[in-house]
Amino acid sequence: MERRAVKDFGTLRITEDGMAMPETSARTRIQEKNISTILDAALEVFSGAGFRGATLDQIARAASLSKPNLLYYFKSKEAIHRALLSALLDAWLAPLRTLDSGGEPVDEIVRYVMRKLDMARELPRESRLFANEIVQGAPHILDIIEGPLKVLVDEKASLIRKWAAEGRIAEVDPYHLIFSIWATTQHYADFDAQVRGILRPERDRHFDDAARFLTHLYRTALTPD
Amino acid sequence: MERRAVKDFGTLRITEDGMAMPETSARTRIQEKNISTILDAALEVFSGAGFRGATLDQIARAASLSKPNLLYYFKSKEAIHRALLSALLDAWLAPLRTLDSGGEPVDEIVRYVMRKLDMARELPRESRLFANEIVQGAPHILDIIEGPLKVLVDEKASLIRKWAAEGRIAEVDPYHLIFSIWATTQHYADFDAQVRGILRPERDRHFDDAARFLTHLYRTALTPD
DNA sequence: GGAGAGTTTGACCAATTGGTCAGGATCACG
DNA sequence: CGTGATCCTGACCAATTGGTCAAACTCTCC
Repeated sequence: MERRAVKDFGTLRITEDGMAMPETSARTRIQEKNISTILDAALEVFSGAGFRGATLDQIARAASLSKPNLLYYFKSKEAIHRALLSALLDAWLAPLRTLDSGGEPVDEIVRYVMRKLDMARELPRESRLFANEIVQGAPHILDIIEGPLKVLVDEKASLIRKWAAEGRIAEVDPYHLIFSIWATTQHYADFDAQVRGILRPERDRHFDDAARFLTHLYRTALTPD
Repeated sequence: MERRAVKDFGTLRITEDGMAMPETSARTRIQEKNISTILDAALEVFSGAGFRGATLDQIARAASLSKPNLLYYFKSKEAIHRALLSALLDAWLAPLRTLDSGGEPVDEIVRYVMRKLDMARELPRESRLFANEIVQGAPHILDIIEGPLKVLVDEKASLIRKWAAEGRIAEVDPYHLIFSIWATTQHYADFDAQVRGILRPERDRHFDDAARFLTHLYRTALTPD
């Protein structure tokens, strides 16, 4: 008779997977602010140290909140991580979704490469968050990879295959084409330390050279004949 | 008068950076065996969990040794990690070293791509060890990246630039060419979980398709005109 | 301005983790 | 076969870490 079913003191309704949810329909201004502050701090820390390497204290410090206060909004470290991943996954895959059957195929694919490269420059933390997760076997998002992500990639692979069959791009394996685009673009975010160590670029100067190189690489490889 | 300068009980001389070294010139058979057992176990664990994510207990279990026994051979977790990295770095960079001015440039580069792809298949743990390290900012090997690695890459970049100037390969930025080769090949080791989640290949079947794709990609992009 | 919902915190806890140490077991070799 | 060097272990420790909780503070809205 002592403890109730679940946490029901305080006000935040904590969903089964630990996500913070408002009791009533809408979030408080304070909730709004703190939750996004926490997620931003968590992105900073998780992307730089991986799930296991990150500590709640680091996240709390980065968010300028106390540790118990973090756990008022998210019921566990895992819940923060899960919330981050699912909040960012859609944005991360958006460019691939826009790959469309309208327009010149080679241009369309090169445009996709450029968008991915822009994201590596603008959102390196997001890239490294996923990189950390996947290098270590994707323990938290394997179901998404094998489910919705696979579906999306299968769909776009069909489109690319169709283009090739129509002779509008060269005959290439669509899956490995997509992998190579992910690899070459995200490399500039994920392996930033190495790239900068070797190039010693001023600011982000090297991204322009990368864009030129990748444009050449994919344009020559994809143009038919 | 109690404690001597450094650890001098036991027999192993521990070098300043914690590497296990034999007191006299040669290693015991037991040392030989245990040190390599430890390094192999450590490779398994570090590559799967990153430095911070790995624990001495996991490594000890993987090596079938007690934790204090690990620390008899290496003075700390960091020492094991450092020993691993430096033992593997040379092997990891060997393929790039063999890129030579003799032979047909395009073939030479494609051959390099194939060797790197083979390594991703044969030595995925080594690849992930470095991937983990670099994604997190390369805290333990930044000096190597900015030193010897940069020197090696600068040297090979000159060679590639010379080939381009002579019209024997297309005009491409040599640094970004090298980065793209690292990215596309190591992708199959580092992002193995994602690749397999999407392709669901039998065994390593997909590596053949990757080889075909990458050969096409680099051959068309590098062949002059 | 007061009552209840919502927010924050210091103190605390149990588990994990990297690392130590004294002593015992075992090996190599004269 | 004995003795010193080498190898191994159980017990232990201090620090870190994820997480709890009761109490206090603050905001909102009547």
